[in-house]
Amino acid sequence: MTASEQVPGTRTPGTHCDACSLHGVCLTHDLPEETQASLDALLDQPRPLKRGQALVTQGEPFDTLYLVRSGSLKQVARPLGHEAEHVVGFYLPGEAVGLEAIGERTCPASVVALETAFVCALPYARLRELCQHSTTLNESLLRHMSRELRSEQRQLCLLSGRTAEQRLAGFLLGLSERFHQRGCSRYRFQLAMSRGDIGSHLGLALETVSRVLGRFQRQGLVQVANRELTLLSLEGLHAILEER
Amino acid sequence: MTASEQVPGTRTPGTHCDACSLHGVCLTHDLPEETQASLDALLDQPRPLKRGQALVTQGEPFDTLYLVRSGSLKQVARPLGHEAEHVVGFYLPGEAVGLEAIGERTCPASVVALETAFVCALPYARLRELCQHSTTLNESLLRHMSRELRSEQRQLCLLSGRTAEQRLAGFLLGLSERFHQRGCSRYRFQLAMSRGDIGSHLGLALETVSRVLGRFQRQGLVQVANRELTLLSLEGLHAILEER
DNA sequence: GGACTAGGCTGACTCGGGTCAAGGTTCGAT
DNA sequence: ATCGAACCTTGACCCGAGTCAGCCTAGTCC
Repeated sequence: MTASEQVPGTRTPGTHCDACSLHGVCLTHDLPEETQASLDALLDQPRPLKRGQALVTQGEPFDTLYLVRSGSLKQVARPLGHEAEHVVGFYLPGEAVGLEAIGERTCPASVVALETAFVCALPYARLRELCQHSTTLNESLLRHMSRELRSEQRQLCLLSGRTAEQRLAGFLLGLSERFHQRGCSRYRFQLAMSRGDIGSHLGLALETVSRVLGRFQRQGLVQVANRELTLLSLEGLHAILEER
Repeated sequence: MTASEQVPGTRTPGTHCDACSLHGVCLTHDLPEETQASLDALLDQPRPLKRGQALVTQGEPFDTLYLVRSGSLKQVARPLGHEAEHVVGFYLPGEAVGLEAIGERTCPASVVALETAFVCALPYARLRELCQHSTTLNESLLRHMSRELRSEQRQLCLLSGRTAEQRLAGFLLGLSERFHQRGCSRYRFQLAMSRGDIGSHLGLALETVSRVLGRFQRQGLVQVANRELTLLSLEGLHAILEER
């Protein structure tokens, strides 16, 4: 996919938050005009990333958050003393990269672009200053983190004691919901990540991901053509998720 | 165990933060004296909970955070349309309950005492007010959330594609570290949770937990007597965790 | 003290999903 | 158009861990 077709937020670099189509989901949403403007001044030109390019690297010191403007990225951790990588999660437009690094001031995982992407850099020290002057921004940041925490917990539930089919159904439904919140179709979207990425994220072998997707297709639940995915029956997927 | 033997923080109700032994790990750590005092005024008498008693119930509206003073609790989610419960995590003294509820203003999971416990209630609306006047408190809250986010991500890595032995080794080492941070022994502590709770948390059947603990014991890695656990070889457990 | 209950241990059996291996497809680079 | 690399699919095999069942132990309530 080209990001501009699939995903809102792709604008010529240099434009301002109030003109960004991600207004509804982004951290910068719903701020008083003045704060909005200060925040805007903080954000430079959205920075372009090519597919495979790292935005942050595991272990490096943390000093800036990023807001995804367009495209998508994956967070990849290499647990110490382990050569296998684990895909912790995926970032879509409007999501904030780096929240988990604030506490320790070093990045626990790398973040890599899955396709051409634009991100807005938000120096953390200056964000904090701004937060002092804007309760709303502060609150927005807390809410963002809280929601992320919650979604990680949901992910934990999904991994724990669920079958491959349930995990994949849950994953697809989650993606669908996230795309929907961003104004894209809930039924049809591109998978920017490989089968291997999905597998790693769900604790499955990539072969299993492939097989289960095939099974879902045969059951008429989805339609897959390469990375283009169409969900034919949300109810069917929900039923699988809640089975047993 | 009785909480007062194992875990610091158990004090007669009514005492103040600056006298609490959890000073080093709690949200209230490291604040300027004035903020400390205001926060202190917010916290009533620590509230007692009996084993099995719910502190918060899934679905109820969120309005207050809790700081664990002594004892331990578990967070239990019942994913919609699923009768099986999932233990999302455990809370030890100094940890904050409810951070994941801030964003949506409703509690995504129940929190239940594993043993007699005391918690300090912290009305969220008033905490926010305080945050407006104290950058340090604000920062502390953000850092707390960020760390929790990070630890959830670590948990995700632990669940994804790891064997039962690796999961349990990781779990025990994590607990050990947390107890250590709280001034307890890193080598010997009580498991306040049942085998079933551990299993649910790690995505394992309780029988598997039991078997693996037995195996660890036979290998001389740990010593288990009921719920009293002694770690005999941290290196051995680390080796298992990093295997492969 | 006795009985009831929750929690824990162990064995036997089964099966989901991992691993290995062998093609097939897509896409970008030359 | 051709080549190569990365990615995907499918099959065969096997093992780790779930399930079921039985029994044991500790703690609690009469």
